[in-house]
Amino acid sequence: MATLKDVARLACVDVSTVSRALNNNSYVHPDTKEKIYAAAKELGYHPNVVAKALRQGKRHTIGVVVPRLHLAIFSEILQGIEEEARGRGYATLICVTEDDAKTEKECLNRLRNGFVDGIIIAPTGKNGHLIRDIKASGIAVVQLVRRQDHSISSIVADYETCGYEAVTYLYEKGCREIGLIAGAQHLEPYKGRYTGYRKAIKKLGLEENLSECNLPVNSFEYGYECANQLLADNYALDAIIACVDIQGLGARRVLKEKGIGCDQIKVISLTGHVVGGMLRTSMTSMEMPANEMGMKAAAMVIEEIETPFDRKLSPRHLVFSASLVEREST
Amino acid sequence: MATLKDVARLACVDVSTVSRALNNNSYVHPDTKEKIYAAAKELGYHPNVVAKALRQGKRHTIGVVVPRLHLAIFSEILQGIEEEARGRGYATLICVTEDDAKTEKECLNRLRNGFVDGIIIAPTGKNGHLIRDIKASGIAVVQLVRRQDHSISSIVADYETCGYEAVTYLYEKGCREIGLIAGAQHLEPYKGRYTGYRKAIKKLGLEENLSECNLPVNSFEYGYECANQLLADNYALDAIIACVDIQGLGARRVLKEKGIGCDQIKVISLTGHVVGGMLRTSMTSMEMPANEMGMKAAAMVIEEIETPFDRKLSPRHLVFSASLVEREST
DNA sequence: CTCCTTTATACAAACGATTGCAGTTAATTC
DNA sequence: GAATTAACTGCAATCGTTTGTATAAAGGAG
Repeated sequence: MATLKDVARLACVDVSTVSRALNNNSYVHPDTKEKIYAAAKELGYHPNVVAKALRQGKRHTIGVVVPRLHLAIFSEILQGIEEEARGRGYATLICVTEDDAKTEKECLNRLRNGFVDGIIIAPTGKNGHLIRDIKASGIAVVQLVRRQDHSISSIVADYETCGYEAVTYLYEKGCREIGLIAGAQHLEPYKGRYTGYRKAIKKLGLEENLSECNLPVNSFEYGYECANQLLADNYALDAIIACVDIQGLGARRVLKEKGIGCDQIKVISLTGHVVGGMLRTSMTSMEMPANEMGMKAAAMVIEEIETPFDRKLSPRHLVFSASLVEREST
Repeated sequence: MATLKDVARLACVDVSTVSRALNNNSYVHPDTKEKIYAAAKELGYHPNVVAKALRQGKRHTIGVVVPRLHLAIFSEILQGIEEEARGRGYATLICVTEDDAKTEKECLNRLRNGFVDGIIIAPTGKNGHLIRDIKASGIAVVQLVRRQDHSISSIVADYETCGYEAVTYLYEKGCREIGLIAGAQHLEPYKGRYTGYRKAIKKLGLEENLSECNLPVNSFEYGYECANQLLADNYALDAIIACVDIQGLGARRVLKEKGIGCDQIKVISLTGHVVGGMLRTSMTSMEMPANEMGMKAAAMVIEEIETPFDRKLSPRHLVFSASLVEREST
């Protein structure tokens, strides 16, 4: 790899002149510039971003910490983040936590060590202190999908309304015994959905039907198990609300096995996404604008990075609303 | 951010001693070590990886360049890559090209500038020269899913067998007029599938039924349009092979609209993935071990990175085989 | 006691860029 | 013609590490 020094030697000037010529930020004689460009081209010179980052204290890189990519909305969000970041000259580093607090901690600790200027995180909810610490150390942080800490900027969807509207919609469809596949009720984003569900149920004068189990929340099996529970607990059940698509699919598997159709029990998922609609089993769902949320998150974290220290921004909280997309399952 | 210097000052020793103490790689008196650890802890010292990377010429980072994440096998592959890389102490940088040659070029040029030690790429097929250039400049490169250049290591699935087996399977199911949603026949990985299809058709003494159109290959619409073509071209059509799931879904939409069931025309996709099975519309597909392929790719690129210059590895080519998973669409 | 090895520390030079400062011309102004 | 300014270039410090070399004290062997 050719360095500035090599170019300088070939062009018979000082490295500082080469730097100025290539960055176009100070007086350099046109002839000299010409010579330098030629030398750089001949050597196939490419600036070393690591050296640049060290000197300037800016790595132009953001880190993204998510629980998973596959089978989840995060792959779409990540694509939005990457697109926006790249457009603004930032690189995107990805870390997958599997919703494991220890892995998350490990990832965050590595990111803080000069890896990135900013972090976008969908927190597990168990490293709040560490995240605040990192934020305090001067690294911009934005929470995504899950808001753990109000002192840190966030981008989320309106889960409560999401849950509320799902119930209302089912009610209008004639359902009166509406079950929720709950679980992780103390944690965002599940908490909000649960609250919305309760409010709507109460308002409409219905009874709550809840279920949870010990399996991993974000799984097909969780949906399968909980749906079975709901059916066992209430013979009159006529609708099931799943927090995420994959649970909904587990629930539908149960219905299918028992030969129960959509006319008897409807299923709705609270986290689908627009483009995913055509790919997934045709399930009614509340969809959030994942790509847009990702882009916005990147824009927000970069804005915080580039804001000078003297006028620190106060945390901002952006809430996107999900929209109901009706499909065959209801 | 506290630096080595700060720690050194507090512990009243030289920075070099601090470095050696923290890296445990030379003689440091136990008492001194104690003092240094205490000082580092007090200051909340974290080593600056950028400085370390500059000095050591190793960034411990790999770059991943893929056409897309959402609605594609790449999200699962990426998760495999990240897991393996993290386990080996490497960070993962992600770039999404949207299968656009210009974007790919831009990404590669940024990655080469000292960003990463190695690159895993599913190439668009249009920047072969640049990729060889990068490889020649000392950055390890591994091709993934699509093999463009035999002089560079690769990890792919056996697409030809994939296509061959799909035809054979359908034949055994009684199908005699088997259509292929083709397109991009000159490019891997489509090329291999096409070849496999042809070989099987020939061997079985059947006729080829091909279709292609001008839409983006990797889309629902492409599948929709081509399926319509196939139906128009051959009234006796009894099976459709799609290269990827999303095309298959487009094809199934057509059949659904026309009221044609699986008993009349079967549909099979040549790129599904194991875990995806339960999430997707229940479509028979050839599935590749995406997660495993990702992990292997990461392992391979890291191995190339860590191999000393004097004994350069010759390119290795790993081929995974896909397995047929039967579902409702056939 | 001398010589050699082991242990322990500091000094200083890298890595590859950027950038403040100073110095040298050449052009402009009075 | 002297003073001022603008245009251009080089010197050297700096970012935060690692690491080769020098130095010094301590311990062991002969």
